[in-house]
Amino acid sequence: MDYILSKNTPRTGAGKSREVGPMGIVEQKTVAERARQAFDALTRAERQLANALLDNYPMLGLESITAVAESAGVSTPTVVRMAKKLGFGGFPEMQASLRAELQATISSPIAKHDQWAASALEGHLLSRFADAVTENIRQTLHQIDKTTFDAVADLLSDPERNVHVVGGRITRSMADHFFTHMQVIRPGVTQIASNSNSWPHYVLNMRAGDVLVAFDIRRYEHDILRLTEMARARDVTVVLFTDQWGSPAARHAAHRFHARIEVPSAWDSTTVILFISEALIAAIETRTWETTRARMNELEELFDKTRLFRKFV
Amino acid sequence: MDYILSKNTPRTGAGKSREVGPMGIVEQKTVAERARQAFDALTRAERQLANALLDNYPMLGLESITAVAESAGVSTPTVVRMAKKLGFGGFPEMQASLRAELQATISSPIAKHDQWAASALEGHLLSRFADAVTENIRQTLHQIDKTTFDAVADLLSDPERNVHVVGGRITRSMADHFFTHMQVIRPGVTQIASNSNSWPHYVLNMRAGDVLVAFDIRRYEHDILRLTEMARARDVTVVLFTDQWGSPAARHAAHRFHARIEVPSAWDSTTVILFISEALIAAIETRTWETTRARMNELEELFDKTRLFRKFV
DNA sequence: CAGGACCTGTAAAAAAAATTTCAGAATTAA
DNA sequence: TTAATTCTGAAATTTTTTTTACAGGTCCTG
Repeated sequence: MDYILSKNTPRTGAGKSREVGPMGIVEQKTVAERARQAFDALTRAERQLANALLDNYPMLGLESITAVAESAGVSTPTVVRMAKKLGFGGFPEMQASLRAELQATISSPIAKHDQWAASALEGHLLSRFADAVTENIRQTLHQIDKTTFDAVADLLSDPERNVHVVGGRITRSMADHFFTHMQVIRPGVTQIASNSNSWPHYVLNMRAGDVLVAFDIRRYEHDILRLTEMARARDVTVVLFTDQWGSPAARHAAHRFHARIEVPSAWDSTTVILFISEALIAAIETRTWETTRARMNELEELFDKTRLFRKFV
Repeated sequence: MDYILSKNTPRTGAGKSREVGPMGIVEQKTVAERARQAFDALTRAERQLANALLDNYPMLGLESITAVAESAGVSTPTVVRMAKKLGFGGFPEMQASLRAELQATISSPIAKHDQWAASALEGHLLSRFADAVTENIRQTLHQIDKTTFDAVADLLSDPERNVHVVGGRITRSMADHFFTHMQVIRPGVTQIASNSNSWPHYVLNMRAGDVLVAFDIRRYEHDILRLTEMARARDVTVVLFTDQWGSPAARHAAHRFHARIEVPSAWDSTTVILFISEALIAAIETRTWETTRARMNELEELFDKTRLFRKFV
């Protein structure tokens, strides 16, 4: 940006809201902090508003009260009431506070780099983690081949092919998640139990043309390698979710997704794997929408009948 | 419905002013550019105003016309006249344009398209999904209270307290993932089976001071509500991972994490929940590092002995 | 130095924003 | 279930903002 930032700051943050804490120290709370803190004390409509405000923080709050109310889908009185609950005299006062915050934020170079670090999380593990994960997503996406993704989605949308899902010690949860959703989307989906002794039984049921979706990140598991090997021997197409280095099972896989998994932790992060998996589910669901919608409706009815899940909201 | 998307208007960049150039190409000019360009055509008072505006760009322009006029030492009609000279319909229109600019400037630079859209994925489901997830992470982080996060990490690091983990139909995988890691980190961790009939048995083993980590996103499950209710009645601290709207179980929870879960799919995304969960695991592991390292080493040896997992790499 | 063109601010009018009131709706408690 | 309480938005009201009209100014030109 080439605009000039003021050297002199005559236009001080008009009503920068302050509060005197227990120690007599002047505390400055951002509107976001106040909203978060008071969240529990807010009513339904006010929470809806708070969410909208935080969703598009802080820009939404800088519009007129009418625009804010409309965006959040609440009435203008609700906006006023919440502003007061957050400790402001009224909406304009809250807005002035937002402007002051933004002023402070925008002049700091941190803001340019990292939006979320500018909040109270500066340097906190959470924001470092967020940086790592976001960067992992970015890099993973750079490496993913669109063609592969689409091909896999097509493969898994084919009702003629049965789908088998398997995961390892850590990735079992990912396999489970994938299975749970696929099970709703289409018939013919099997989850392979985690006890590898029983795996040969599952192989017995694999037919040529079927698809085996396997999850395997370091440290790689020998049993998964064996399973994919057996599957390929039976002309089963293997789709593998693995890390950037690649499980040895990759040699048997027709399609592979390499996710970045490193984060500031003793463990690897499976967040990006879950991300791809969810995106894939979305892609498949689009392709089989007619069937899927029917199945979802049916599932709804079953839920209602069994009262297994009571409806809220 | 568990799998219904909600509307959520993505706050349009209000009146971003456009102009059609000589080539018929739509040009977007910032207010600052317009002001500088038109500077020569401005009158004395207007120049004074333009300078004030640029001196404190763009914040000054976001205040009321009265405040702007006063700050610049001119009258309000002058402000209106200049706004019109710069090609806007009036002052509010210019202000909307400023807001739109600012929005573009402060939006997380990493999150924005340029990064991965540059690859072959432009417009592809994957990149839209990535946008959504990154935005979800960003927004979730905005709402997370650092204190809560740290308090929960402390709680779960306390060896005196047993930890119980439970998830719902969809979130079971998240609970499973969390359990798998916690099991390595520390002793005294129980995974509550998914069959809710057996839950009373688990409650029987909960002692005052224990922690129950529950996962529940829409559509919220009644059994989870009941379980957390029972747990709280036994003086068990409930930690809840839920979505932005909040599971009804929230009322029994001492600590809550509200994750954003909306993505372009018929289902909600649990990626952000996994992200928080992993970050939490990392935080706990840091706090209990001495114990955890010992346990990890021991686990390694056990793996070697049982040859359950063959080493690669 | 008169006349005209153009600036500029005051003040009034118009429009919009913000607040308050209040009755119906929704929720909770009994 | 019913009663009590709380919440919520429509509408009216008040306040503020924004625009318009217009009456001096200023400054040039002849």
